[in-house]
Amino acid sequence: MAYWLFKSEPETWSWDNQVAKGDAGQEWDGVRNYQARNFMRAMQVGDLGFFYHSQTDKAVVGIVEVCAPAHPDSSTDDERWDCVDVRAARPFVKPVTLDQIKADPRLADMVLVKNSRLSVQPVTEDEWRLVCGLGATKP
DNA sequence: GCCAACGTTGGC
DNA sequence: GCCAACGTTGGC
Repeated sequence: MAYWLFKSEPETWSWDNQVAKGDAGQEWDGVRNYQARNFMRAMQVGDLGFFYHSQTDKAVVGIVEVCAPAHPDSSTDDERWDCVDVRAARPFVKPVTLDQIKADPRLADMVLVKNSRLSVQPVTEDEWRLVCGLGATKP
């Protein structure tokens, strides 16, 4: 059981879009970065991830669950790119903003803070619990 | 809208 | 295999 963070621009793919997909979920396609892809290859069904809105919101707004293991990204014929499927698990009671995360010294090592451009990232169990706590949301 | 940071590409 | 050029991302 591992924890992750999925970043998306809400104008492209928002939490509401994700929720609308229901339990069927949606493939996390379009990732064209090797690090991010490798993290998705390492994911297992049942792993949980934060759903983070970049750009306008800059906040964690929900929790998704990996519901299909890595498979070829259907948005390209390029064999290099794989992705997982995720489904909405639950919304954050209170979204946790990037500012809040940056303000907490215990979260200073989060990849979100250290490498803001990586779109799929690992989250430690401690970080998971802390961010859920800030959002008054069940881990 | 700008710009810094970073990843990728391609010429050598 | 190196490195300059370029494109993209995302915070500000």
